[in-house]
Amino acid sequence: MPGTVEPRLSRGLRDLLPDQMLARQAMIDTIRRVYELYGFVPLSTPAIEFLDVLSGSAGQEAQQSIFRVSNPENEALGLRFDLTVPLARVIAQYAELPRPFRRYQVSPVWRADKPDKGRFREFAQFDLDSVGTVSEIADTEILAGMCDTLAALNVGPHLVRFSSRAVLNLLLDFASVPHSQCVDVFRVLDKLDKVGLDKVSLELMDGYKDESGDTIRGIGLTRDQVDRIVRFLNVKAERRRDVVAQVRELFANVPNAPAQIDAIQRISDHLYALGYGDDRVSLDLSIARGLAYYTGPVFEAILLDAPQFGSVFGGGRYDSLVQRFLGEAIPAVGASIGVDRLLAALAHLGRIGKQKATARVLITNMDANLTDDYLAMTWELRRAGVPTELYVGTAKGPGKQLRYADQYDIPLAILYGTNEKQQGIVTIKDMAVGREKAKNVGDRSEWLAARSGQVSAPRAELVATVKRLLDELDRGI
RNA sequence: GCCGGGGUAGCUCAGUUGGUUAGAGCACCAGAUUGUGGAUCUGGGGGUCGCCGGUUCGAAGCCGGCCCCCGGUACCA
Repeated sequence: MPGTVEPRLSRGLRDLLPDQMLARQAMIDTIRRVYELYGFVPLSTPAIEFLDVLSGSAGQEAQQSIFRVSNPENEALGLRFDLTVPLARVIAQYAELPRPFRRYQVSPVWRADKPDKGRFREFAQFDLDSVGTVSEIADTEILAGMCDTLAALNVGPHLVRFSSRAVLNLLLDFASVPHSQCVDVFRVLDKLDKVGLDKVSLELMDGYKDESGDTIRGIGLTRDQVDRIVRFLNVKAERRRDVVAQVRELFANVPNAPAQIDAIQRISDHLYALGYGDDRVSLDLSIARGLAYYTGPVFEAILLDAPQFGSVFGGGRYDSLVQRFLGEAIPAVGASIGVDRLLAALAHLGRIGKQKATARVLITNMDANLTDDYLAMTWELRRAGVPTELYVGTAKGPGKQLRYADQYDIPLAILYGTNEKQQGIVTIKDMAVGREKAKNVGDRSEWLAARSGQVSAPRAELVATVKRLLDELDRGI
């Protein structure tokens, strides 16, 4: 039809329909409860920041994935690509905030990257950070918070791992690699999970040609340097304390090694003491994380049944990010949960709730003369705290209206016509009973006559009866 | 960004040497059934055949360019 606009979205952007929003809100509520249990406080910052505020910490390539924004004043603006940089700005801008400042923030961020599985151009992150403390207790509680959050979300088998940029910097000394190459080396190490040790070794040296004929450029280390890196990568153990012992031995002759290794050992010991054993948090020193600004411990979590979605929860210590704004270094540590990536992974695994409606009761509208009764019943239930929808569509009979309740998975429907009114009762229908019964009924009249799952209650006892039935449904009776 | 595959109804797809008015299943809407959801039957709405240009009497199908999607790869602060 000419003159109409095609409804569509730019790539990487999505609508979240009600069933998706309900699952998402449930997830966010759960995460918030854990973060608040830990005593973190909420923060909100604008989606739009000055470009120099955003891009200072990132490399040149990074700027390409920033969405630019225009305003009437023609200022250089962009959409935030994470929540950490705005946090650093807030810390620098509000000197009066008591420190440590321990905040959580759930907000959308934007990256103009190529969309991929579980990867969008607009997506929400849910961050928690402690700013203004060098204490390893802060690192410990971020890791513990990650464990508790994932457990509360019921995501299935998962693994929280941590490592240390400080220890990886020791590795550079151990392998005689100049620190100027740290970004390249860590970037390649970050692929270990994905491509394996052999390809990582090749890429650290002269590169290779992969199956598709693509050339992977190497970073030019020598065989001897790579051998030493591989010895480090082979430091592996089920138990964190064994990993610590092994790396201590390997780095026996590296200057400053004992202090850095002591630091990760203390975090590990705190976790042991709190009951976060080797089954919940592992120490995997090969984890580098892509971000350049990490300075100490780094963390990440993956879902064991959906590893292709990558890290769903990641973070680390970044002791110099605020320096850019303030001139003064303020230590900080935090982690970020990828709400949308995690939701995509859980949807893939069939682990998200299937709730479609908020209403638990639908009052059907069968007789225009009884409108006042329907209104009264609706508000009685609402005032009693029962989420209730009054059918406001045009369908006359109950058939279409019950179908509506069925489509939205509203568990109870109220039927009230002149029959009920004369008898002073209401009919309350349990939708699930009929749905179950329909599987074994072939004949329609039989199906209709069954009046499945219906009970009558005195009109005066509507609220009490509905509450009792919902309670029974919730308890699976 | 690079390599490969693809784009026809809301979804999954069929549609050959280029030839009437482009189809099916599912989904949706209505009726059979005006006080009862499912199944069944009948009917209905819905298409710029990804976009632009070219070849041709004639293009969903051929040619060129572009866009987008999927898989792999690279990047991911």
